Amino acid sequence: MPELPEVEVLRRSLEPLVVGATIESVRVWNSALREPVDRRRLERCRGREIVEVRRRAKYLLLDLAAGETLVVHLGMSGRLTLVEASAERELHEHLAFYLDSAQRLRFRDTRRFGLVLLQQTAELAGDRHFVHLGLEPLSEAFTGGALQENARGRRGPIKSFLMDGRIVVGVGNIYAAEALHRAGIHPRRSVARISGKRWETLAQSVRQTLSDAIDQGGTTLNDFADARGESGYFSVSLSVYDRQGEPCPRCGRLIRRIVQGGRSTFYCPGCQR
DNA sequence: AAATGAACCTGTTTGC
DNA sequence: TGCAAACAGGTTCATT
Repeated sequence: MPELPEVEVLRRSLEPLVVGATIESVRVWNSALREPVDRRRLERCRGREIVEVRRRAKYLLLDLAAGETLVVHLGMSGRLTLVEASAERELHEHLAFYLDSAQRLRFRDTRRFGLVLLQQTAELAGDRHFVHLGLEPLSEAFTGGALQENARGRRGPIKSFLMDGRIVVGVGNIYAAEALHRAGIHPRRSVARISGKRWETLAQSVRQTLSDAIDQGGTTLNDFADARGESGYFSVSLSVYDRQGEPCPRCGRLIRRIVQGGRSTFYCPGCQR
Protein backbone atom coordinates (compact mmCIF):
# COMPACT_ATOMS: atom_id res chain seq x y z
CA MET A 1 0.00 0.00 0.00
CA PRO A 2 2.22 2.78 1.18
CA GLU A 3 5.03 4.29 -0.80
CA LEU A 4 6.78 7.53 0.07
CA PRO A 5 3.79 9.84 -0.57
CA GLU A 6 1.48 7.78 1.61
CA VAL A 7 3.94 7.66 4.49
CA GLU A 8 4.58 11.39 4.16
CA VAL A 9 0.82 12.12 4.13
CA LEU A 10 0.50 10.00 7.24
CA ARG A 11 3.41 11.82 8.88
CA ARG A 12 1.89 15.23 8.19
CA SER A 13 -1.53 14.22 9.44
CA LEU A 14 -0.16 12.54 12.55
CA GLU A 15 2.25 15.27 13.64
CA PRO A 16 -0.26 17.83 14.95
CA LEU A 17 -2.27 15.10 16.64
CA VAL A 18 0.43 13.42 18.67
CA VAL A 19 3.37 15.76 19.22
CA GLY A 20 3.29 16.72 22.89
CA ALA A 21 1.29 13.65 23.90
CA THR A 22 2.72 11.09 26.29
CA ILE A 23 2.47 7.35 25.77
CA GLU A 24 0.89 5.88 28.90
CA SER A 25 0.88 2.24 27.90
CA VAL A 26 1.52 -0.14 25.05
CA ARG A 27 -0.59 -3.14 24.17
CA VAL A 28 0.51 -5.93 21.84
CA TRP A 29 -2.13 -8.44 20.75
CA ASN A 30 -0.09 -10.13 18.05
CA SER A 31 3.68 -9.83 17.85
CA ALA A 32 4.09 -11.81 14.61
CA LEU A 33 4.96 -9.04 12.16
CA ARG A 34 7.76 -9.05 9.55
CA GLU A 35 10.04 -9.30 12.55
CA PRO A 36 8.72 -10.36 15.95
CA VAL A 37 7.66 -7.36 18.03
CA ASP A 38 9.85 -7.03 21.13
CA ARG A 39 7.19 -6.45 23.79
CA ARG A 40 9.64 -5.87 26.61
CA ARG A 41 11.57 -3.31 24.66
CA LEU A 42 8.38 -1.49 23.62
CA GLU A 43 7.52 -1.11 27.30
CA ARG A 44 10.24 1.53 27.37
CA CYS A 45 7.78 3.84 25.56
CA ARG A 46 5.73 4.16 28.74
CA GLY A 47 5.80 7.64 30.21
CA ARG A 48 7.62 9.11 27.21
CA GLU A 49 6.47 12.18 25.35
CA ILE A 50 6.34 12.17 21.53
CA VAL A 51 8.49 15.13 20.55
CA GLU A 52 8.73 14.86 16.76
CA VAL A 53 7.35 12.84 13.84
CA ARG A 54 9.76 12.24 10.97
CA ARG A 55 10.09 10.02 7.92
CA ARG A 56 13.03 8.21 6.34
CA ALA A 57 12.27 6.25 3.15
CA LYS A 58 9.00 4.43 3.90
CA TYR A 59 9.69 4.35 7.64
CA LEU A 60 7.75 6.60 9.99
CA LEU A 61 9.83 7.79 12.94
CA LEU A 62 8.29 8.95 16.20
CA ASP A 63 10.98 10.54 18.31
CA LEU A 64 10.34 10.14 22.02
CA ALA A 65 11.75 12.13 24.90
CA ALA A 66 15.05 10.82 26.27
CA GLY A 67 16.58 9.86 22.94
CA GLU A 68 14.63 6.90 21.67
CA THR A 69 12.65 6.56 18.45
CA LEU A 70 9.65 4.44 17.65
CA VAL A 71 10.07 3.07 14.13
CA VAL A 72 6.97 2.07 12.17
CA HIS A 73 6.84 0.52 8.71
CA LEU A 74 3.47 -0.19 7.12
CA GLY A 75 4.56 -2.97 4.80
CA MET A 76 1.91 -3.60 2.16
CA SER A 77 -1.27 -3.31 4.17
CA GLY A 78 -0.40 -1.40 7.33
CA ARG A 79 -2.39 1.50 8.77
CA LEU A 80 -1.67 3.78 11.68
CA THR A 81 -4.67 5.71 12.93
CA LEU A 82 -5.63 7.68 16.00
CA VAL A 83 -8.85 6.53 17.62
CA GLU A 84 -10.56 6.85 20.98
CA ALA A 85 -8.86 4.77 23.64
CA SER A 86 -12.12 2.97 24.32
CA ALA A 87 -12.70 1.94 20.69
CA GLU A 88 -13.09 -1.78 20.12
CA ARG A 89 -10.14 -3.72 18.89
CA GLU A 90 -10.30 -3.87 15.12
CA LEU A 91 -9.65 -6.96 13.01
CA HIS A 92 -5.87 -7.18 12.42
CA GLU A 93 -5.13 -4.52 15.02
CA HIS A 94 -1.89 -6.03 16.30
CA LEU A 95 -0.74 -3.36 18.70
CA ALA A 96 -1.62 0.06 20.05
CA PHE A 97 -0.11 2.94 22.02
CA TYR A 98 -2.42 4.50 24.59
CA LEU A 99 -1.87 8.25 24.96
CA ASP A 100 -2.57 10.66 27.79
CA SER A 101 -5.09 12.36 25.50
CA ALA A 102 -7.50 9.41 26.01
CA GLN A 103 -6.78 8.29 22.48
CA ARG A 104 -4.84 5.39 21.13
CA LEU A 105 -2.53 5.05 18.17
CA ARG A 106 -3.72 1.90 16.45
CA PHE A 107 -1.49 -0.24 14.27
CA ARG A 108 -3.43 -2.51 11.97
CA ASP A 109 -1.81 -4.65 9.28
CA THR A 110 -3.71 -7.39 7.49
CA ARG A 111 -0.75 -9.06 5.82
CA ARG A 112 1.72 -8.47 8.66
CA PHE A 113 4.59 -7.35 6.44
CA GLY A 114 4.90 -4.25 8.63
CA LEU A 115 7.40 -3.52 11.36
CA VAL A 116 7.38 -1.80 14.75
CA LEU A 117 10.50 -1.36 16.86
CA LEU A 118 12.21 0.97 19.29
CA GLN A 119 15.73 2.21 18.63
CA GLN A 120 18.08 4.78 20.14
CA THR A 121 17.66 7.95 18.08
CA ALA A 122 21.41 8.37 17.78
CA GLU A 123 21.78 4.79 16.52
CA LEU A 124 19.14 5.04 13.78
CA ALA A 125 21.48 5.83 10.89
CA GLY A 126 23.56 2.78 11.66
CA ASP A 127 20.60 0.48 12.28
CA ARG A 128 20.46 -2.45 9.87
CA HIS A 129 17.13 -1.26 8.49
CA PHE A 130 18.56 2.11 7.50
CA VAL A 131 22.25 1.69 6.85
CA HIS A 132 21.90 0.58 3.22
CA LEU A 133 19.20 3.04 2.20
CA GLY A 134 19.80 5.28 -0.81
CA LEU A 135 18.86 8.84 -1.68
CA GLU A 136 15.73 10.62 -0.50
CA PRO A 137 14.04 11.59 -3.77
CA LEU A 138 12.80 14.92 -2.41
CA SER A 139 16.25 15.97 -1.21
CA GLU A 140 18.79 18.22 -2.93
CA ALA A 141 21.13 15.27 -3.34
CA PHE A 142 18.69 13.50 -5.65
CA THR A 143 19.79 14.55 -9.14
CA GLY A 144 20.07 13.00 -12.58
CA GLY A 145 23.84 12.99 -12.15
CA ALA A 146 23.60 11.05 -8.91
CA LEU A 147 21.33 8.48 -10.56
CA GLN A 148 23.65 8.12 -13.52
CA GLU A 149 26.59 7.67 -11.18
CA ASN A 150 24.76 4.90 -9.30
CA ALA A 151 23.94 3.17 -12.58
CA ARG A 152 27.60 2.68 -13.51
CA GLY A 153 28.40 -0.99 -13.97
CA ARG A 154 24.73 -1.95 -14.06
CA ARG A 155 22.68 -3.16 -17.00
CA GLY A 156 19.29 -4.09 -15.55
CA PRO A 157 15.96 -2.48 -16.46
CA ILE A 158 15.32 1.07 -15.29
CA LYS A 159 12.13 0.11 -13.48
CA SER A 160 13.90 -2.32 -11.15
CA PHE A 161 16.63 0.27 -10.64
CA LEU A 162 14.09 2.88 -9.52
CA MET A 163 12.57 0.43 -7.07
CA ASP A 164 15.94 -0.51 -5.55
CA GLY A 165 16.03 1.11 -2.12
CA ARG A 166 19.82 1.07 -2.09
CA ILE A 167 19.71 3.60 -4.94
CA VAL A 168 16.66 5.73 -4.19
CA VAL A 169 14.10 5.21 -1.44
CA GLY A 170 10.35 5.54 -1.33
CA VAL A 171 9.57 4.67 -4.94
CA GLY A 172 7.43 1.55 -5.11
CA ASN A 173 5.46 -0.18 -7.82
CA ILE A 174 2.90 2.56 -8.42
CA TYR A 175 5.21 5.54 -8.56
CA ALA A 176 7.95 3.77 -10.52
CA ALA A 177 5.40 3.19 -13.28
CA GLU A 178 4.00 6.71 -13.06
CA ALA A 179 7.40 8.44 -12.99
CA LEU A 180 8.65 6.46 -16.00
CA HIS A 181 5.52 7.39 -17.93
CA ARG A 182 6.00 11.02 -17.03
CA ALA A 183 9.64 10.82 -18.18
CA GLY A 184 8.73 8.99 -21.40
CA ILE A 185 11.08 6.11 -20.64
CA HIS A 186 10.23 2.46 -21.34
CA PRO A 187 10.32 0.41 -18.10
CA ARG A 188 12.42 -2.30 -19.76
CA ARG A 189 15.12 0.08 -20.96
CA SER A 190 18.54 -0.83 -19.63
CA VAL A 191 20.08 1.72 -17.28
CA ALA A 192 23.19 1.44 -19.45
CA ARG A 193 21.26 3.03 -22.33
CA ILE A 194 19.98 6.20 -20.74
CA SER A 195 21.53 9.54 -21.72
CA GLY A 196 22.63 12.17 -19.22
CA LYS A 197 19.80 14.40 -20.32
CA ARG A 198 17.22 11.68 -19.78
CA TRP A 199 18.60 10.96 -16.29
CA GLU A 200 17.83 14.58 -15.42
CA THR A 201 14.35 14.28 -16.88
CA LEU A 202 13.79 11.13 -14.87
CA ALA A 203 14.95 12.67 -11.59
CA GLN A 204 12.56 15.58 -12.15
CA SER A 205 9.74 13.19 -13.04
CA VAL A 206 10.23 11.14 -9.87
CA ARG A 207 10.26 14.31 -7.78
CA GLN A 208 7.20 15.80 -9.42
CA THR A 209 5.20 12.58 -9.35
CA LEU A 210 5.83 12.10 -5.62
CA SER A 211 5.11 15.75 -4.78
CA ASP A 212 1.87 15.73 -6.73
CA ALA A 213 0.79 12.55 -4.96
CA ILE A 214 1.55 14.07 -1.55
CA ASP A 215 -0.44 17.18 -2.47
CA GLN A 216 -3.41 14.97 -3.29
CA GLY A 217 -3.29 12.99 -0.08
CA GLY A 218 -1.59 9.90 -1.50
CA THR A 219 -3.03 7.01 -3.50
CA THR A 220 -5.85 5.00 -1.97
CA LEU A 221 -6.41 1.79 -3.92
CA ASN A 222 -7.97 -0.32 -1.19
CA ASP A 223 -7.16 0.80 2.26
CA PHE A 224 -4.60 3.57 2.55
CA ALA A 225 -5.67 6.25 4.99
CA ASP A 226 -4.00 9.03 6.95
CA ALA A 227 -3.98 9.29 10.75
CA ARG A 228 -7.60 10.42 10.74
CA GLY A 229 -8.71 7.64 8.44
CA GLU A 230 -9.06 9.93 5.40
CA SER A 231 -8.43 8.46 1.95
CA GLY A 232 -6.12 9.98 -0.65
CA TYR A 233 -7.30 10.87 -4.13
CA PHE A 234 -4.19 10.62 -6.31
CA SER A 235 -5.66 7.42 -7.77
CA VAL A 236 -7.73 9.54 -10.13
CA SER A 237 -4.49 11.08 -11.43
CA LEU A 238 -2.77 7.79 -12.21
CA SER A 239 -1.81 7.68 -15.88
CA VAL A 240 -0.78 4.06 -16.28
CA TYR A 241 -0.86 2.12 -13.00
CA ASP A 242 -3.58 -0.56 -13.11
CA ARG A 243 -4.92 0.97 -16.33
CA GLN A 244 -4.08 -1.73 -18.88
CA GLY A 245 -6.36 -1.50 -21.89
CA GLU A 246 -7.23 2.13 -21.24
CA PRO A 247 -6.01 4.93 -23.53
CA CYS A 248 -2.86 6.81 -22.54
CA PRO A 249 -3.86 10.30 -21.36
CA ARG A 250 -0.99 11.76 -23.37
CA CYS A 251 -1.04 9.93 -26.71
CA GLY A 252 -4.12 7.73 -26.72
CA ARG A 253 -2.37 4.39 -27.31
CA LEU A 254 -3.60 1.58 -25.08
CA ILE A 255 -1.76 1.00 -21.80
CA ARG A 256 -0.02 -2.36 -21.49
CA ARG A 257 0.77 -4.61 -18.54
CA ILE A 258 3.95 -6.69 -18.35
CA VAL A 259 5.72 -8.48 -15.50
CA GLN A 260 9.16 -7.46 -14.25
CA GLY A 261 10.79 -9.04 -11.24
CA GLY A 262 7.53 -10.73 -10.39
CA ARG A 263 5.65 -7.42 -10.21
CA SER A 264 3.19 -5.87 -12.63
CA THR A 265 4.48 -3.00 -14.72
CA PHE A 266 2.15 -0.68 -16.62
CA TYR A 267 3.32 1.56 -19.46
CA CYS A 268 2.32 3.24 -22.70
CA PRO A 269 3.90 1.74 -25.83
CA GLY A 270 3.37 5.03 -27.67
CA CYS A 271 5.13 7.60 -25.55
CA GLN A 272 7.56 5.52 -23.51
CA ARG A 273 10.76 4.63 -25.30
C1' DA B 1 28.71 -7.61 -7.78
C1' DA B 2 24.46 -7.63 -10.02
C1' DA B 3 20.27 -9.80 -11.39
C1' DT B 4 16.54 -13.01 -10.62
C1' DG B 5 13.05 -15.60 -8.09
C1' DA B 6 10.99 -16.98 -3.98
C1' DA B 7 9.44 -16.25 0.58
C1' DC B 8 6.82 -13.96 4.29
C1' DC B 9 0.80 -13.46 5.09
C1' DT B 10 -4.16 -12.59 4.36
C1' DG B 11 -7.84 -11.19 1.50
C1' DT B 12 -9.97 -10.39 -2.98
C1' DT B 13 -10.51 -11.16 -7.81
C1' DT B 14 -10.30 -14.09 -11.82
C1' DG B 15 -10.77 -18.25 -14.49
C1' DC B 16 -12.21 -22.83 -15.34
C1' DT C 1 -21.99 -22.46 -7.62
C1' DG C 2 -17.46 -23.94 -6.19
C1' DC C 3 -12.84 -24.29 -6.02
C1' DA C 4 -8.10 -23.13 -7.20
C1' DA C 5 -4.98 -20.04 -9.05
C1' DA C 6 -3.42 -15.44 -9.58
C1' DC C 7 -2.72 -11.18 -7.67
C1' DA C 8 -2.03 -7.09 -4.26
C1' DG C 9 1.09 -0.77 -2.42
C1' DG C 10 7.32 -4.07 0.51
C1' DT C 11 11.47 -6.10 1.95
C1' DT C 12 14.88 -9.66 2.41
C1' DC C 13 17.22 -13.88 1.45
C1' DA C 14 19.08 -17.57 -1.45
C1' DT C 15 20.62 -18.77 -5.87
C1' DT C 16 22.54 -18.03 -10.49
